[in-house]
Amino acid sequence: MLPELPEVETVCRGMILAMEGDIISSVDIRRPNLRWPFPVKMKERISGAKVNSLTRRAKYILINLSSDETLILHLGMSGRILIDEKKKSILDKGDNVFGKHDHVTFYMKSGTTVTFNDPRRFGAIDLIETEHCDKHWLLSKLGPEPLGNSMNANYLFDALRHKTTSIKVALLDQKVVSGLGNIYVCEILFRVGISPRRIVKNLSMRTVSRIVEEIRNVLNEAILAGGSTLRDHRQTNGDLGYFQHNFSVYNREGDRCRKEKCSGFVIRLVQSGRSSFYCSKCQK
DNA sequence: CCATTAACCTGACAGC
DNA sequence: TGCTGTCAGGTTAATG
Repeated sequence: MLPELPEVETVCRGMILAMEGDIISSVDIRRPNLRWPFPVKMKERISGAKVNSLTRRAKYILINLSSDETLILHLGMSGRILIDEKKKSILDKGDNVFGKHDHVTFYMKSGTTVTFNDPRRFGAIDLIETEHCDKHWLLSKLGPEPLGNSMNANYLFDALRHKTTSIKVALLDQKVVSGLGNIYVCEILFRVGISPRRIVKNLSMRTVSRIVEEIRNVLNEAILAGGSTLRDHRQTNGDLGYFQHNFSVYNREGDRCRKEKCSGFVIRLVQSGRSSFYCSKCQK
């Protein structure tokens, strides 16, 4: 399970089933930090609180607690949420069921365990007064949600009109649009039929409209695919989510272009240290 | 302002 | 088998 927006959305839906309305009876914290140190007295501040609601902002998971604080989770590059009802009973017998990278476990009153697993530890956990959540340093500079109403052709055209960066880099910039990652930006540009190298200030309103349209299409399709694998919350495990079999260009360097009647091949180029995959024949 | 690079980490995989 | 090098879905900080 690797976290771009559709995957985070799917994880959120699983976590809602596992946590919303329930009480966090206890928390195990098995290391002092992920990307940054965990919030001070995290265990004490969370334990006993009820999960009032659970939402997503860009790639952040926001858990609103009855204590008027909100737990902010980010999965980084390799974070997963493992939800398991069986662990509790095994644990009661004294066996350790937790793996090397199971860093934090929330024990729900219902008996469900929710574990944050993250091998690379680029993930993050923070806790802030719900009232000030929008002003949190990780959230305050985020651009609009790509699936929200404020993300439209007029907004994006304005956001891009003075920039000299490439469209690939601009769409990955979380201040322009929040929540897009490397895979889906490659897929979006393939569908629009433009090169990842195109300089954004030269794009026509027509092209920007197409980009907005395909952002919506690609993300919605991926969320739908993820949702269909989410039969019940126990499915929020390592196999949930990623939809690689459907990629048109991502990770297909050297392979034939999948656009109808196109005889091109997928090539890879590096932009700002990230791989871009595209067809040089049908993406101009 | 913009663009690129390094950094944070571990694991998977290719090639020798 | 094991070593080495490369690469990875994200984001920030530093540098040019």
